Amino acid sequence: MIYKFHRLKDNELKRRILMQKLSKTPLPTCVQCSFGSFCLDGEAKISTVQYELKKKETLNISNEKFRNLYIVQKGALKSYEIDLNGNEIIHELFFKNEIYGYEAIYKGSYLFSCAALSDTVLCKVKYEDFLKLIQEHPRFLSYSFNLMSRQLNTASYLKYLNAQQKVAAFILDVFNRLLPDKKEGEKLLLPCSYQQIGYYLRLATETVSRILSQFKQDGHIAIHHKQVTLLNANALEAISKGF
Amino acid sequence: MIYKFHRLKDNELKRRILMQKLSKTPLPTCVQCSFGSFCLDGEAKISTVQYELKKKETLNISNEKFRNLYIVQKGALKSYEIDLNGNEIIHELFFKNEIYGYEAIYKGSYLFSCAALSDTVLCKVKYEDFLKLIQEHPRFLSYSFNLMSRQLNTASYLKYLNAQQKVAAFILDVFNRLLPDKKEGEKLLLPCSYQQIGYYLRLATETVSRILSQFKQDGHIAIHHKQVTLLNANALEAISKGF
DNA sequence: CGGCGGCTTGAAAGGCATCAACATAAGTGG
DNA sequence: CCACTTATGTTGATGCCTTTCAAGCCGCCG
Repeated sequence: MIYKFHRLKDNELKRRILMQKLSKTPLPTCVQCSFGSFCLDGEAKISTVQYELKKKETLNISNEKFRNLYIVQKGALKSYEIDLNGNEIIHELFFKNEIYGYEAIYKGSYLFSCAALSDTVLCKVKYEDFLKLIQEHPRFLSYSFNLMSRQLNTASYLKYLNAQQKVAAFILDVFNRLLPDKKEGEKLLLPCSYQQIGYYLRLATETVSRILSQFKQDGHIAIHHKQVTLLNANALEAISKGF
Repeated sequence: MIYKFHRLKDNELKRRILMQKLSKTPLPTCVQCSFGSFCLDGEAKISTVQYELKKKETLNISNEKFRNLYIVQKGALKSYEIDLNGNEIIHELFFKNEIYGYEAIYKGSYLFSCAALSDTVLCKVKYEDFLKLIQEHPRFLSYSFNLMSRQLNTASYLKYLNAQQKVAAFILDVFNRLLPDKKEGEKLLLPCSYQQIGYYLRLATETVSRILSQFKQDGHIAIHHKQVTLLNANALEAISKGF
């Protein structure tokens, strides 16, 4: 049995809460959620709250004390800050089944704000409950380490690649994370604008545009509005590795 | 009781093994080790092996299957690779009490090689034993998440800072990680050459030299050979944040 | 239909890398 | 312990990659 609580006037999020109280019929997002098999599983008495964030809505938890992890069940999140010069820095993107909050464990507080790149459903889990869940489900322990380990590798390429390599790596990364099964020939709607991609990759919008145009011209991708079709994953792979 | 095994002819490391068989008197490095309180604690039957790596010696585990975590008990490690153009990329540095191997969990194999920046003592722990240790010591669970969370934040500044900011952040980072208690006025021997710093920060050796010279000239640090004295941490902090 | 945000393309500026030459330190062997 | 060799650090000149600035285009939404 799962326990779902909500506060009608949630000061932290002030968002519509999807979950009905003490529901015994799991929501679709729970069934699909990679944590569902743990949450829905008999023993653990975990209180979770689901939130819906509309596109561009924010989770204002910057500087707040760390207490919860947020599982992305649908949509996409960015964690970001505005630096002293007023420029936006996107620190990380979080897609379906990825968890926001690990970075805050160490510091004890959330350092950055979060915003939804598209309509997004989040599941808030208390960190202490998360730990409890792990105690009760040994295989959840290694699953969690896997996720965290994955995040250690995510976007490490931003540290050492040049503009062209970054964009190639980004395209491949997005395809891998959003469509883990299929690859070549697959269509994908870019999760954010070129400007946002630039903030993430630390490139000017113009640079992102120029490079994507070139990839299109070279036949590595097809791109129309934000619909990207991966035509030649190997070529992008090669580019991202420096030929 | 702790169980310490070793294979006299270790094909993986071929290094001198410090640990005597089934020792009941813990080694000095174990007593100081941040994991000592768990390892040395009664119940857990953990097999660990200690290795000594001389400066510049490598842990050749690139492409090997992931099985072990390595706790740095003394010295410093770098994980690195040589890219297609023959340039070295340092992915991460690991100092005392930090753990090498988390990144490999997700991939199932070690992607990079490791080398000692100075004479280093490592403690090898089987991942499965590590998980077992966590099951038996609940407080070890949150401790491990803390370490991993810390690593998520480590060196994230390499993604978005310019040369001057990177060097300032690096100096502060090294002081924080090697001398967590004291700060200003403290001396520290840089753990590696300017070239290595450059490989890590993705800057040319010349750039590192120029910027450090400038910091010295501005009175933010004193530096002689590789002895760095932190004179004005606030100034460096400000520089790293872009004034 | 008009306005606005997002994308595109060109020209100029700037930051950092590269190349080169030299200085100094560290390591090696006699 | 010295002489030699090699590695590491310093400083200046030049060039390239990416940013910045500017202007125009396109698609979307009210």
